[in-house]
Amino acid sequence: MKKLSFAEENYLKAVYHLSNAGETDVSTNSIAEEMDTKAASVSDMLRRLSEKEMVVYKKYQGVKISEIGKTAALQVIRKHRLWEVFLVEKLKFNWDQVHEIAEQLEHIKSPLLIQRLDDFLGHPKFDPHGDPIPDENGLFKEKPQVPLAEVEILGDGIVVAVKDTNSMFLQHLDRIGIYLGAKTKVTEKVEFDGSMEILVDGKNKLFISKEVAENVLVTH
Amino acid sequence: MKKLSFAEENYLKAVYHLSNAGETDVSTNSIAEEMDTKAASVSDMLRRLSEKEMVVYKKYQGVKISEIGKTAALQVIRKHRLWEVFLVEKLKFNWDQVHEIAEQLEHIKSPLLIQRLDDFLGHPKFDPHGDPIPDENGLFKEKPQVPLAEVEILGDGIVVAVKDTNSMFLQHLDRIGIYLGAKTKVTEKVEFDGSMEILVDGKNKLFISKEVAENVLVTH
DNA sequence: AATAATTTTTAGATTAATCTAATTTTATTT
DNA sequence: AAATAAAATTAGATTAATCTAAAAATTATT
Repeated sequence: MKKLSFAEENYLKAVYHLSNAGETDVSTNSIAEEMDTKAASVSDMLRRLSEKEMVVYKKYQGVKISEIGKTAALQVIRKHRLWEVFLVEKLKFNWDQVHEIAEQLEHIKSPLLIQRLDDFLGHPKFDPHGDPIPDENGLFKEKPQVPLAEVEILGDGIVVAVKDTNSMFLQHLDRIGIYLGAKTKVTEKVEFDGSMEILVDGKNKLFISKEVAENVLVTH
Repeated sequence: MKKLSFAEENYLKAVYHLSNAGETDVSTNSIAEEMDTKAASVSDMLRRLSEKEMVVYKKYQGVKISEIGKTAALQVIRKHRLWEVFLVEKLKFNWDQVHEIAEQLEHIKSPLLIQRLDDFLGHPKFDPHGDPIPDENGLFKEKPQVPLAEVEILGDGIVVAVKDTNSMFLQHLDRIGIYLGAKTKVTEKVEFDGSMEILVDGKNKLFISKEVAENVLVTH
């Protein structure tokens, strides 16, 4: 199994994510959109990834990620998330600043480096956005997580992840006082627009929009 | 000043080093040898670096690094050496294992990351091989350093750097008990083959070859 | 100073990754 | 089911980085 280029790793990651961890097939256009590139470039890359047996590709039928492709993608994801933990825990970055830097660091090739980094960080199981970190074999456990929007009235929860990780959204959460680990109770739900009132840590009353409620994930 | 590619950064670094920090002109062949590539590739790259005003290039006359080229090279060197400190101090790597990994990490682009890493490491002034770390402005101080081979008999010193940083050499030093910071006294010099006897830390008597004596640098 | 040797550059190919425009295949809608 | 729309692929270019082989410039040596 030869080394993958940065571009190949990025495409594989996109296929992995868009396919729900390899469950469903993925269309060329959806990859192009995700990666902000053109469909023609995607077709080309899929042909190459297919030659390397990283994906199973039938023309005009979309792709599925292969087993070795899944393993490769999970290792990149593992690296990305470990570096994010490093940036937040050790270098004092805010959780909304780490994604771009981790996008670069995830391509560094050195199994020993990642093993040592993992040791140094104390084998974290989740990244700063609550996403699980695969182990060396690609195994990980998801916390059962539900969008706040789907929690019934008076339901309790703990914020474990966010669905959308773009910077603006994360900054908004910081501003209103929602963070990973915060305890939530849904005190009112407005049918009409999907907004709701919640109590954070038993003391801060917040009104949140449908958009926020759908992108904040809690255990229940 | 546009962003440089990995390849461009590597060439710039080579020019910087081969020119003694920009003092002398550098030939195409010497760059090709240093970078393990062909002279034709070097000519090509020098043309491109020249267009970006990173070097001053006159055909058939070799190159000189420009001021902005020097600044760019020093930033890459700064990153390389800070990452080496991180790998040794925090991730418990041995000094002979860090070069290759730092060759990758030095190309990560994020000024904030490097600032934070520098803070995290406590603003180190020297890397694990004793080489000075330039600051954000490219400024650094060399320790006055002399090869052991040039120390007069009975002369004292402290090991501050090594000239050759290849893995085999560093492992040899580990094996015989020479490390950065070790105190040395030259107890005997053999004219005939350049070998010498030294006392390390006042207690370990060592015979070292000319090759070792020329590549271990001490302050005196 | 002419010739030989060395160094450097250019010319022409190749590979990876990308693009636009054209074509082909599949899906949708009268 | 034929026509239209949408999606995906191919064809042909482009750019960066590399190579080999040939040509040109510089340096060294009779």
